[in-house]
Amino acid sequence: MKMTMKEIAKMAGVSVTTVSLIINGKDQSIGAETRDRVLKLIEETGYVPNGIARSMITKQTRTLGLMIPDITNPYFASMARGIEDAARKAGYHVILCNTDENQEREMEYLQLLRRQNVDGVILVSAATAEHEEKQILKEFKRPLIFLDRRGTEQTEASVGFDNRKGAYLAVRHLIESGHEKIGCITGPLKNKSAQERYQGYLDALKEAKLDPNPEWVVEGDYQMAGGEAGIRILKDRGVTACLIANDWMAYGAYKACYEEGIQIPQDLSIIGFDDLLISQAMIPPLTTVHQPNIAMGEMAVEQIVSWIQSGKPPKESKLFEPRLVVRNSVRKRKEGRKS
Amino acid sequence: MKMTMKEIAKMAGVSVTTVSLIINGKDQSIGAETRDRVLKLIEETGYVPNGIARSMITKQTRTLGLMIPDITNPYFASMARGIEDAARKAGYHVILCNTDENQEREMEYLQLLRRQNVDGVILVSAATAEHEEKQILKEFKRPLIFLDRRGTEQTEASVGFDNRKGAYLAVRHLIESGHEKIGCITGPLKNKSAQERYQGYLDALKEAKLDPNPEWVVEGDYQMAGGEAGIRILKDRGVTACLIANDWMAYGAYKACYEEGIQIPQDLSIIGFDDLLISQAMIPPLTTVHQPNIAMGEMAVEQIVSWIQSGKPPKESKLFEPRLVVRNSVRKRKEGRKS
DNA sequence: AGATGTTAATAAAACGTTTTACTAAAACGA
DNA sequence: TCGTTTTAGTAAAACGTTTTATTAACATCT
Repeated sequence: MKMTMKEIAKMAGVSVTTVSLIINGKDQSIGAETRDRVLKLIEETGYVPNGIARSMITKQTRTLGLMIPDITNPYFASMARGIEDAARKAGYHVILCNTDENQEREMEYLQLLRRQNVDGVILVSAATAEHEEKQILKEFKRPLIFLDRRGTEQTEASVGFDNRKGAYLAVRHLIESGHEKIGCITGPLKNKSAQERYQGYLDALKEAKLDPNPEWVVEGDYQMAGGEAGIRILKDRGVTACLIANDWMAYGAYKACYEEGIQIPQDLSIIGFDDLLISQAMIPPLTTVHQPNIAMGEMAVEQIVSWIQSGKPPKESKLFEPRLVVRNSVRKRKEGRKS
Repeated sequence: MKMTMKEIAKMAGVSVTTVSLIINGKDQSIGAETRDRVLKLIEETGYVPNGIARSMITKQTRTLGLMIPDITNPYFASMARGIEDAARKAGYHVILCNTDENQEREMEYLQLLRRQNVDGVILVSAATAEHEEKQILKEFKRPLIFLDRRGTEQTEASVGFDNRKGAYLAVRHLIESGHEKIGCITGPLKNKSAQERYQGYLDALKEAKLDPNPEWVVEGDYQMAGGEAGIRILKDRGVTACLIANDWMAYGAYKACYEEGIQIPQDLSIIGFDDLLISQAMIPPLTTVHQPNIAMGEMAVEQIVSWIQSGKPPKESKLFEPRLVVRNSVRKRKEGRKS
């Protein structure tokens, strides 16, 4: 039988108020023996307070919504991990929502989360255009922060990553290693982070006075398949090195290279982006740009919790810095020029 | 201002009952014009019913708890994905709990999930011993099904995988490819699935009348680090092939091989277990045993939902069958004998 | 002895729904 | 026309807590 506070109260011969007070540690004015009696009863009966009923009156659920494209992608999984950990520590738990970048599903979920009265949501939504974001914010009247997304205005709460600089760093490394014919497999360019990374690629080229060659860039999809396809397109166009806009696609690229008999890095240098865990295990280990996803997830929680508790959105959005991780997928060419 | 049913009712000049009836589609006895008026009002005000209040009275939250060791591990991530998808389709949503195989955390989360009144939980808990499972089941008085876990009794609800057969298949493949000195990097042996996989390894050896050599087996941890360490231990012990008890460790093994200058499969054949997505992209592509994690997750949801809705636990636990996926990490030796 | 303060506890309202049982009015059948 | 059924709707209880205001009993101070 499911215990309720009323039952406990009756058994202990006290009022529900008393039980409630004890459970919530507002003991000051409760006699020691009464408290002990009630506590023992709770212990014995295995009573657990009904969070639903509590939420009803406290107006908070201690629940966070987490919307990401696909938990199966290690990139998002690591963010999710950082988020779940930080949330737990802050006394919150997390509802997981996979959106597949699907706008419609995103909206449905937002609505669900509203019905469920989550205290706030963390949204990783690479695909949404700026005006859609505004729309979301307007529609969803609770704390919501964008993760993996650069803030667009002062008012927008978000934690992001300096993608442009990251890509710049990567391509500069390629150039310093003596490459001049540098290709790029981008992310889906409707996506802001993909644009930024592409910009960084261009930045580095420009700095080195290398002419960008449109033949050398192909738009990918941030999936393994995109990397694979990209390599097959690029393979006969003479590039000696390639920036691949995320590690996940880079894995696809490795696969294509293997199948096409292209040796990394002897025949083709590859540099990735994200530094997923497995990148260390690839053969050869993938040189890539490190993005601290777990920390970013934690930061997102910090921001949303502060928003929830203070009632005020964080005044500034957070931007994380890239760091190049050099491993073995980039070949140093003899004629390398120093910058 | 947050809308409530009462407000809507007042605006429409009807009772809350009427509004409730309309929202829940129990319209039969509501006049068309009244309904339209109310519906319009709901639309205009952006009113969303309060799920908490509803749960209060319906006694169900349409929420599932999902407890897994670590979402960062693609093995669990794919299960989670299958689960979330199936749950959504069935009208449920999912609270994500990472346990890190930590017994204590597991218990805390179970308690939290009880407080939150989840309708059921799916538990992927490789580490728990059998009596602990019993304990959990007893303590947690709601529908709960074990995933990635073979049923131990008729009464236990679970969906699992035939690990033993899978490992057997893998090792038989090694033997058929001409290997006789076959090593094994197992999972953590306190863990049932690890034991089963190890047994399968032994089975195949026995069938081929090959003497098991304890020098050739090392206990791993199902993490990349374990695979790495395993290879370093095994490398000078003369094995020509190695079963690695999961792909995740196999990646670590690849890393170690690269660092030690061991060529796969020329110097050492490797066969994995799980068939994670990235295994296709490894160089060389990893031969492995396919485990249909997404389908298993879906099945788990099917079972729990049926339990929730019928009030009866599923009568039989489900066992999924292994399938060998041959790629390029196993070398065919000339002197190969056919079985 | 009366006023004041402190301690230990409680009754009742509130949260926002769903559901049950009920009713008033209109329509129908004979 | 009267009785019956159907239609359109409602009042009120219930769900399990938290919180506010209140009280009764007792101790302390002057």
